[in-house]
Amino acid sequence: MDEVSRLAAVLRPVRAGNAFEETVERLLQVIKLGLVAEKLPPERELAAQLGISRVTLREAIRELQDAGYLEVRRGRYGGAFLTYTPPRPHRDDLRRAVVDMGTDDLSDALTFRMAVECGAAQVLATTPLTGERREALRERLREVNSAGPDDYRRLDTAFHLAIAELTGSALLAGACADARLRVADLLNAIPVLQRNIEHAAVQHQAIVTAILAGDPEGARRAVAEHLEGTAALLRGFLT
Amino acid sequence: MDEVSRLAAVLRPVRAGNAFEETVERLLQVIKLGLVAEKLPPERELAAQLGISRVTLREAIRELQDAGYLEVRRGRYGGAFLTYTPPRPHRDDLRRAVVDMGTDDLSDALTFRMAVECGAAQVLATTPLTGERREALRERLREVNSAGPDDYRRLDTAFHLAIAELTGSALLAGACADARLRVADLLNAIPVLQRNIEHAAVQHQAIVTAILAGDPEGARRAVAEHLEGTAALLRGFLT
DNA sequence: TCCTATTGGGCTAGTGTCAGACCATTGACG
DNA sequence: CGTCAATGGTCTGACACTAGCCCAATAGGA
Repeated sequence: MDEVSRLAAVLRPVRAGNAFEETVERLLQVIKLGLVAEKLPPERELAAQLGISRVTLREAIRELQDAGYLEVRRGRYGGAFLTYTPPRPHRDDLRRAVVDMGTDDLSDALTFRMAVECGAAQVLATTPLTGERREALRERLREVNSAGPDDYRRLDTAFHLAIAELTGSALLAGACADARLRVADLLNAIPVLQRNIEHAAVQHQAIVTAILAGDPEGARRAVAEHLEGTAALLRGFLT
Repeated sequence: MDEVSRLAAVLRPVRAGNAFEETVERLLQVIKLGLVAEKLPPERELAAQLGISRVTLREAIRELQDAGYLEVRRGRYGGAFLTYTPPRPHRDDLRRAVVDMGTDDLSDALTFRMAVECGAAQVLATTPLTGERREALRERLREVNSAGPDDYRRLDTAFHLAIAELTGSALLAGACADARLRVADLLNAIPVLQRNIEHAAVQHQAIVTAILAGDPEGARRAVAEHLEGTAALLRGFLT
């Protein structure tokens, strides 16, 4: 913990990679997390949102098209349509995903996720919520509870991100999205069992209850317990 | 909370600005936070750490030199020496800083900071700590407690960042550094009063005690209370 | 007193990225 | 059955950024 190590957190790379690579990564995450249902927004619009030129965006889309994630159609009512359906995980997919990621990165990501999601829940429980926002949270809960195995990951993600977004902090929402994205491949490799869904439903309910009751301690603890289950499972593969 | 708003957290700009601007920002933060004592690392080394070319780095350094933050000397044992001494805040500096930042950004930054710092403390309290790490945390506490008004902000920052860094998560450390940086200008505009230092010392002690005791609830609450004081002061200027 | 390692200063050729304009295609709708 | 608006496809000129190289200055040590 000398001067050098303290600097490491700030003197990190200014940019993660070139614009093209980062764009591919982003789009892949949007697709894998199921944040878009049918097709991507029009190129001009998407490029503006991502703060890049259309040329760069198109290179990224081309890459994803070649990789089989998208099918691009021209003309009015055209666009980049999703052709990706999350594969049913096989045995050993999870082990491979964990190994691919690397021990340090996995540990880092899990720690980060635990911190930001617990923090978000705590903050949200401290915030006075309008009736509209309370209802939005309940609605996300209902959705994930009524999800079938195919939709489960997507709606689970939406539920967790909703907590961060309802705090009204774009930075916090971004951090939670980032954390989730970093473990997305791992989560997708975990088979969705009915038993797990039911267990998660109880925990989700506890989180919402604590938040709506304005109980930051309870909200924090409920999220921690919820995430610890997954984290322990994944860490088990590190041995 | 429809599809569009859920996308907003992920479909944000891929890069914040051009490399030059981001670099100036980073260096300014390193300087203002007092993370380097005397001079910046050599250009070649620094450029590598920041992941940019020397040309771009030099433009940024040039900018900071013109603004009076640095003095660059050539030759062996040369380098970019710091000439910045944090100004004693005047009345109305704080109000101006708050207004400059804007209501939404301030609220966003404060929320973000609350979430990530509480999350980091909670995680650290959950982690089994080696004797070395426990000692490092105590050492940071001692340093900030023995700080004079001139060194206080710098050592206070070091203390808070140490909590995140000790979790071992680079992502979390980065997020906390980012959060701190976003409110740095505001904190620097708050006069450092002996009374406040003493009050903060009690809270810092409570944070460390809870972490070392392995009490995530207590650590989280102690950090929340500590940050709430500053946050309330700043929010007060929003009227 | 000179040598040399270390550091900033500067140049160039090549690549990445951008803004903006214009073209090509498509499907709904009058 | 033609029109037209929305969308992807392509091109160009400009600028940002990079890697790599060599020069210039400086201070300590032989």
